[in-house]
Parts: sequence; C-alpha cells; structure tokens
Amino acid sequence: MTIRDERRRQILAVVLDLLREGGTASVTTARIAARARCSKETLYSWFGDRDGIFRALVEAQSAQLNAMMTRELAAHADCTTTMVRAGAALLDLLTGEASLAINRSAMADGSGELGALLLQHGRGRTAPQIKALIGTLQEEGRIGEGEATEIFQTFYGLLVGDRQIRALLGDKSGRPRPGEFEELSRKAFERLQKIFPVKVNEMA
Amino acid sequence: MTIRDERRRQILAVVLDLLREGGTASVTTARIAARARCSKETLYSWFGDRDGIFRALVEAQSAQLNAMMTRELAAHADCTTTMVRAGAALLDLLTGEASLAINRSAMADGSGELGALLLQHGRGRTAPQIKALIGTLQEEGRIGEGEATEIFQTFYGLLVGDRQIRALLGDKSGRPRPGEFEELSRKAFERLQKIFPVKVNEMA
DNA sequence: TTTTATCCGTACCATATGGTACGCCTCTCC
DNA sequence: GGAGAGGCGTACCATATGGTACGGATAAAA
Repeated sequence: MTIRDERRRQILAVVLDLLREGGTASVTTARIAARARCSKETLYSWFGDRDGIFRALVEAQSAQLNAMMTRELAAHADCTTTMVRAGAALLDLLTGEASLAINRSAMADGSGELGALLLQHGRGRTAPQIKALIGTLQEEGRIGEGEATEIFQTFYGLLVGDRQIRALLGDKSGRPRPGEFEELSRKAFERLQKIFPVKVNEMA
Repeated sequence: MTIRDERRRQILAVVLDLLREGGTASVTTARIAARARCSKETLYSWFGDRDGIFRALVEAQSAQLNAMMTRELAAHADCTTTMVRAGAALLDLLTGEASLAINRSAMADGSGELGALLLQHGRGRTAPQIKALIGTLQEEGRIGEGEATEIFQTFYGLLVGDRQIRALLGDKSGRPRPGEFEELSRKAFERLQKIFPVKVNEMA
C-alpha cells in the first residue's frame, strides 16, 4: 500500500508545483498527468474529479503542516520558548510559497468548499493547541487575564500583521529572511505581554 | 461624456456583482454582456480584453475606497478620534464583500499583475496617509517613539487580526456587526498605546 | 432629411479543458 | 508460465469561453 501512497504524494506534489507556478488556472488535468507521468484516467479514478484533486491537496498539506506545528508545540519544556518557537514556525509557514499557493486557490474557489476545508483542517486544528498553550502561560504567570480566543487573535495580529495579505497579493519585498522569524515572534510575544500584563498579586 | 462614464460604471458594477456571486470563474464576457445589456464588442472595445476588465474594476474600486479613506482621515479635528474612525472604516472596508471579492480575484491572478495593482492603488495610497497621521499623533504625545511603518503594521495587526484571512476563506461567523467596528478600532488603538507608550519626559 | 458614428444582439470561430474510452504494457498472484 | 488487474499513453468528445464579424437600430450631427 505504501507504494501507492507514495505515488499519490508525488502526484499531489506536482499539483502543488503547478499551483505555485501559475495559479489555479495553470492546474489542468492534462498537465498534471503529463508532469506526473500518469494517465488522466488514473487521476479521475483516484480523485473523482478535478475538485477532488484540490481537496486532496488541501487535506494532505494541512495534515503535514499540522504535524509540523504539533511537533513545534510539544518539543520544548519552557512555555515561553515553546510559544515563541511556535509563533516563528507559524509565521514561516504562513508566508511560505506552498501555503500561499494553497490559500490562493482556496480563496478563489467559488463554492467556498476549499476555504471551509482549509479553515477546518488548518486553523481549526492548530488554534486549539495554541489556546491550550496560552492557558498554561496564564497559569505560570507569563500572561495576564483574558479569554484564550482573544489572546490568540491578538498574538496572531501582532505576529503576522499585514505580511500574509501582502504576500498573498504577490508582494515579495516584505518577507522576513529565514533567521528573522524567531526574532519577530519574540517581539510579538513581548508585546502580547504588554497588552495582557500579569497583575502583581497574581504572581504570588 | 459623463453618460459614457456612467455606463462604464454600470458595467463594472455588474462585474463586481458576478465576482461576488461566483468568484473569478463566473465572470465571463458573455455573462457581463448579457446582464449589463451591452454587446461583447463594446466590452472589448472599451477594455481591450478580459484582463483589462479586471484591471479597470480594481482601479475603479481602489479609487472609490481611497476617496472614502481620505474623507475619513480628514474630517475630524481630534487626532485620536480621526485615527479610531479611520481604523473602523478600514476594518469595515477590508471585511466587506466587495473588497473580499476583488482581493480574491487579485490573489488568484496567475500573472500577479492584479495583485500589484491592488497593492499600488490600495495600500500604496492609504498607508502613507495613516503614517502621516501617526506622525502627528507622535507630535501630540499620543503615541511614543517608533518608526511610522512599524507602528502602522502593528496597528493593522491589532485591528484586523486574522479577520481578513478568515473572511477571505469564506468564514462568515467572525465578521463584526456594523456597530462594533468603532469599538474594535478603539481597543486596537489603546493597545497600540501600550506597545508604544509615551515617555513621561516627552509629555512636557 | 441624410449621413455618420455608436452600440446592441446574434451568430460565428478557434481553442482549451474536463471527462471518457481503448489498446497495450507491466507486474503480481496463482 | 499463464491470467488478471492496474496503470500508462493517446485519442476522442462535448462543452464553454475568449475573441471577432456583421447587420440593424438609434440618435446626434450636417
């Protein structure tokens, strides 16, 4: 079975490449088949129809990214460090070409199905983990009172700003360099602490 | 001449409607012509080709939104009030159906031309105005030291958070209700002041 | 009134794409 | 070794779309 999964992976990798190169319009079944060296019949047999290919790509990519975020969120003992590194990973991910390409195609999908899928598999899985981490940070006196959802939204805003939107629109000038993600995430966290400060009597 | 401009406006309104209803794919020259009651020949004569229609729409919409932001930014004497109201208008605009539809099509455009156009005509015009306002706020001791670009980005993040992205992906649950924009903008500004506080000796 | 330009409605064309069918090859299983 | 299944490559079809051409109506200009 694993050989088949690997083949499937290859095909979806080709789809992602095509998506990155020329957007949704350049992803045609004929092109996928040609570049992946498979027949169109196989494509339709495995994925149903063209939309099924996109759905499969979104799911596969989401699963991969979730795995990455889960790893990042579980690896470090120090809560603050974990949060900063998770933020850095998230920012790296969100401004990466793969994520941009998939988000673009999900947004362009008229039915809204792809967008819903991305929200569900992507943010729907990662956000709760970060919120749980926020709860821990509050217990340890690193972050003050506040609803986890709001704190998460605020952290997201401080971290990402308008970078994702600008990147989605094709502005390549603003993307941080590889080494900067951690620095930016640290800064966002410090600012988050200024907005949700720990009260003195809570620190006891 | 103004009769012709009005006709042009009508046609672009139809295009925007089609865009909102079914995304880029549903905008076909035949459909535009049918709903706008004009001939395809007129479409091509006025806009060159299909891409030209999109370009015209982006420019027209950007101009309109810029006019709105300029109005909002110039109307009030009190700097803080101006900033808060401008933020509210910006948030309202960015999460509105028209802006979402246009941004989606710009992002989906494989050539990146539309995205560049949107950045140039949209953010490229509004951001400097807000930055100027930030300068004034600093002079009046409402906001502390910091580079205008960074302060703007931070304000944007605090204001918008992940609302725009979620809306672009089709999540309708998170959109603020009409009355909430001003409240949210006020909160974002207060938080901005916590991050860029005015030093005591600057207040003299 | 005649002329001219504009624009609508429709028909038309070439092309590209989603989706299907079929022949042949390869690889596995008996 | 034979048989069956799965998959590749190619050809094929219906359809939709961007773009063009043309006749006729309308309205302004002469």
